[in-house]
Amino acid sequence: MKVQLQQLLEQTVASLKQQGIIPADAQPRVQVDRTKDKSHGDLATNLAMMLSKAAGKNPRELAQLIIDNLPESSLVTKVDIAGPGFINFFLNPLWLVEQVEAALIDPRLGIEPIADPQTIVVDYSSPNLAKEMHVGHLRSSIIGDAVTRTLEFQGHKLVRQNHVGDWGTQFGMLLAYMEELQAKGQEINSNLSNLEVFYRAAKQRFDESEAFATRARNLVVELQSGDEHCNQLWREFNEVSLSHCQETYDRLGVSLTRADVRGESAYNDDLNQVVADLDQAGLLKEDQGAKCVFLDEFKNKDGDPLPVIIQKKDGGFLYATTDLAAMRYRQRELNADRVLYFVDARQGLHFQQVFTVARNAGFVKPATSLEHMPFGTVMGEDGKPFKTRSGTVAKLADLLTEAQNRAYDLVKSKNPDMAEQDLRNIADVVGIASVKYADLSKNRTSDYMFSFDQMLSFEGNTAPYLLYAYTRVASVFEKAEVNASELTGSVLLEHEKELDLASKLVQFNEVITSVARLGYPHLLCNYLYELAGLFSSFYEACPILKAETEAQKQSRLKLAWLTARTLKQGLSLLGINTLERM
RNA sequence: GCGCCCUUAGCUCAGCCGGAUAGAGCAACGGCCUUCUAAGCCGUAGGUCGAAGGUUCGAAUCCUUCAGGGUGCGCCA
Repeated sequence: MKVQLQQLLEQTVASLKQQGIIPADAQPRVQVDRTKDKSHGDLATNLAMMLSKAAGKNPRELAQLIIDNLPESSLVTKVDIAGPGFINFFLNPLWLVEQVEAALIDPRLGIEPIADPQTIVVDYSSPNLAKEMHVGHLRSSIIGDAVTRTLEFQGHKLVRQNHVGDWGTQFGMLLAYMEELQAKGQEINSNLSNLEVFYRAAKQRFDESEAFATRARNLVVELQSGDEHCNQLWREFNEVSLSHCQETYDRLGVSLTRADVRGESAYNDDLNQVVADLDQAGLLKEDQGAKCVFLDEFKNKDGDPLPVIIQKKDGGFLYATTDLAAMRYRQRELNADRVLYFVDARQGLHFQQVFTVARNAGFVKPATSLEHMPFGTVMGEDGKPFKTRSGTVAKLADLLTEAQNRAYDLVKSKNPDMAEQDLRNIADVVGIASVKYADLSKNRTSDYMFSFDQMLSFEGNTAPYLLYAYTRVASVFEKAEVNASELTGSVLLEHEKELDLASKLVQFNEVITSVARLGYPHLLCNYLYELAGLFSSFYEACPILKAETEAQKQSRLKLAWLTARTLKQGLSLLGINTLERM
């Protein structure tokens, strides 16, 4: 509804320009805000105050002219001038009814597919295969996934890229340890079942034995030079580690698959070409034996231009090189219009640098948008980066199990007589949803405090609150013994709570647009929480099955139904499943 | 030293391309289950928006300075 009003005001501005009331070169950003106070109507604009100076009129006088020139529309019933020159708009309930009815009969809830779809490459999750996924991977995986799903729903073409860390020096250590186990006749697969343990054991051998360490370093060289034995071990290791990741994705409801994996190693063959291209472009300089690109935009400690090291003096490559190769690939092969990186905020400088290099080298077209979507660190309750009591980083799988167990206890206490299987299913969904929602509902860019108790409190602004609202609708329909498709009559917005609910329902598309543009899933969380809240109030204040008239009952069932579908769709964009019962 | 980010209620967080009395949740206190699931609803209380200047009709929001915290800055990723 904001958008519609904005369009009306744009027309008004054009008309006022024609009449010479405001200068033709004025380019006001037409801003429409939702009001906080009902006495100010539903929507307001400050347009008159913005333009008053340019028009040489006092704001209230100009406001009147704006109102006089506003095109006819069924959107609003009343327009007022208030305070210093605000224009307040009162929404026409009949217009709301139309919107609600239209959304009800549309599988996409009234949200049109986007007119100009883009190819959007999303780089997210990207764990290091040397270790098991831990809490640190949670944010990238689920925030990236939520934004990906939202963009996909809008109608864009999404290419997921799981840029896993499957290359680098630490693999020498791991391969050496695999060799050692093999020599002892041990089953490697079972040893790899717990990657954390495996990694620590390999590290220990590396630290305690010089011979082992030497072997590890040699294996890195052999691996990079394409030695078949080495590559065999390496593939075996990655296979196991990737299947661990996939288990976690499936459990978490992250939409990544094996087909989306394109790890660092996939760019090995491109690295020399990247160096050659940079050299060709005249960007490369040798410094202290390393090949670097110096960027005047960035300074180091001494105020000198900051280098991006492309190739080490020993000939090895660094992650900047791989990232550049990936950008080149994403432009040339994937034809990206937009590339999003859901990566820790601490890598901000790195991305600023490689984005700049990639542009200077022509790896990406000027029109292609490269966007680092940073997120903050997950902190423990002591305010330091999250660790377990033993000081190690918490395994993601253990975290999820803990969440599901806590949810199970709660579900059981609420439903003592429920069948075990059902309890388990509900608890699993609630547990996962809680963990995801706790993260998604916070502003991506800030660090946040990880707390089991808050994440799994199941009260207030949490996933269970939203799921609960959804099950209430499901329950009503079960009791009513009607199908949504059988509902008759038109929506009636008589009660204040009905109006509020309808008004919120109609705002769904605005939120999706914002999430898609900015990559902030918490905006959708906020919206869904407000929607569920308004529904809960409506549910208390407006009896559905015991409504006063049949027409009222039908209307309320429709409102409830659209609420449920909006919640389900919204949660689905967040990668969260709903339940019919809990 | 330089860059980026942060500082809002006791706690955890929204709000930040300026807008009308600063919002939630938790915790606290008081109501509401013979009526559609109380994982809920209704209400009370709680804030010099880190500090000081500035721009503006109007600043939590923009600019400057300062304080405190975080994070990053050449051969790890």
